[in-house]
Amino acid sequence: MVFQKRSDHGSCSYRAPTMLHFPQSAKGKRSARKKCDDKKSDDNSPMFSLEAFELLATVAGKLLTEKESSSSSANLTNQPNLTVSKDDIKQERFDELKPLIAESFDQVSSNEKELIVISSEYKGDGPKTPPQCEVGIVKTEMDGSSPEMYCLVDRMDLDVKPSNGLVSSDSSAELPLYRDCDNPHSSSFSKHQVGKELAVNRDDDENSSGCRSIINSKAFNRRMRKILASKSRKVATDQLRDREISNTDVDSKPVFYKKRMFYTRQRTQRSTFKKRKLFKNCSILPSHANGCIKIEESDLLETSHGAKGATSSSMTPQIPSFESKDDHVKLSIKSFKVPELFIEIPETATVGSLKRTVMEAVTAFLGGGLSVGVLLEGKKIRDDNRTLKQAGIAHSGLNNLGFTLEPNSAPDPVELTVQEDANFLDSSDVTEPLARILPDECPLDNEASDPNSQPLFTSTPNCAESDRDSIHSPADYPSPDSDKNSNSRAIVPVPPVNAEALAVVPLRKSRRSELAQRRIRRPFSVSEVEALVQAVEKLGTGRWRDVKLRAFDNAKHRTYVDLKDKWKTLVHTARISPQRRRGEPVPQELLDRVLAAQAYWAQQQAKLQYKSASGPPQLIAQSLAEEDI
DNA sequence: TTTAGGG
DNA sequence: CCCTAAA
Repeated sequence: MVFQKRSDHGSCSYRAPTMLHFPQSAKGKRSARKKCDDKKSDDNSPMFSLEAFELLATVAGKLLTEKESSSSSANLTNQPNLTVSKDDIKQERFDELKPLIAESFDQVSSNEKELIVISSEYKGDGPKTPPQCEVGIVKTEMDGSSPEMYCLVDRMDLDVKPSNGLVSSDSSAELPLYRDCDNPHSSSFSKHQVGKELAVNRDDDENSSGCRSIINSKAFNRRMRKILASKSRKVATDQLRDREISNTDVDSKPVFYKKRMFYTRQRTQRSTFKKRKLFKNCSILPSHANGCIKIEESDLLETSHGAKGATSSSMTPQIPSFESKDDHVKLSIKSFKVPELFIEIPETATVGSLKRTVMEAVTAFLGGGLSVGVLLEGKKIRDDNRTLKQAGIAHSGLNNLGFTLEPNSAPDPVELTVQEDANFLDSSDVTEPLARILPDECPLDNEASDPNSQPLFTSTPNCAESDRDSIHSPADYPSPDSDKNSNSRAIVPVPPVNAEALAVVPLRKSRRSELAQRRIRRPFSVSEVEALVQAVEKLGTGRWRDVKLRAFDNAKHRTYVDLKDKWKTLVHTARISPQRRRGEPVPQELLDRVLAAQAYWAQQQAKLQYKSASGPPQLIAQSLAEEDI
């Protein structure tokens, strides 16, 4: 199954290979599906089996189950199981079943302003040939103006294992979400389109290019339940258990605990790159479809441009761009590509839990901070110091310009302010020379500073950045090791938990949202470092509040803790070899001063301790005076 | 709140 | 940067 998420800002794809497990059937192996632009070589083989369709119906049933159990806990019984059997399918043309299933989906989510989409591609030539099927959940706004919030795509690239309920898809069969490139309607869902889409569905079915149908009518719901007889006891059992648990507070508590663990793990994974590397390429597969969620973050660059092929070609954002008459480059970013998330979840988990899992994964991922990568003709532009012109963006590259969102694990935040000019790319060019030109006493962030209040700084106010970047940081960090970054993966094991229990975790805003949002990373500029060094030289290493007041009083985003931390890293940076340093290079001269100041104040502290421990108190001042030459 | 350190 | 024990 391929789960893909789209939003206005980006799109993720989620794969859940263990949800389905179909061995090879007599019909032969279905290879990975083709992409939409791959029409030439369309074969006419069925895209999925009847059993796969049964699974689809099961999903529909679970969706319905979830909705109903959450909305009417009192009505615990006689809920029809929306499971369609093989026989059912044989009886029914898919065209008839499709609206039924769609209706059930819609029934599930209509109250939540979600639009359920079932689309199909008839790649076979017979009406009974099960079409390739997509099941989509599209979350719409109230007014339906901004659809495509969610999309769950089910590539029924499946074979059959009738014996048990475990089914698995070919994990490699990852496919673009919207292959219906030639169907302009499909890119925008709204309730208004429902009828039309449905109406043209038949015709489009004959079109191998694929189509999308949106069914909104509720008239079939009752019939759906009738037809989709309760073949699968499993669903019924799950359903029953879901409800029981949902009414049992005791059972839900462990879930909360485990959820917390999930978040904890997320945070750990997010902030500890070393740990993440340990998990790299490591798959924690759920033992018998029970146990963990694996989230794989990979650079989409690799996915869409690398050797692995254009798995997400259809997701590539269109970036209408043009050159204006002046030397400014104007471009609008329609959407970002975001790294891929990889999720595994037990087959017994409910769709609801899957939704939450995905949401949590995305939330955690986004909360971890994202960087922006700039792609030009598929190649990543790593040199942030190049101008747009130098990079070739200003001219021919406009049509081939792309942006990606990447994990922020590596210190190469390429935060773009792609607005009206290219100054953001020059920020580092500006900052550094500026810092050198300015006198030592140059204070930072002092647009509103009063020189009198900062006796240390005697001249040249306003030398460097300030809070002007409260939103945008200067993109002045090269990305020396973004390769690591691009391959970074996060695996988030989750303690084994009953899927049923997981499913009844109350809908709740992500725990992350309750926690304070992590502040955005704002690398210290050279001039800031200089100011810090300056202040520490004067005040010492134990008076961070004073340092803050003196040198960063106008930089609201720099707390004294930040300054202390920065000093710590500066000392570390100064002690390691230049080759190991990352980020915007700090002038060696500054680093030397860091070491000198650090040594000096460490000595002072040692002497102070020595004096206070041994010498008479009244001698301290004297001895300090002696040393304070 | 500020320091000091580990995470 | 975050989190927090201590001061």
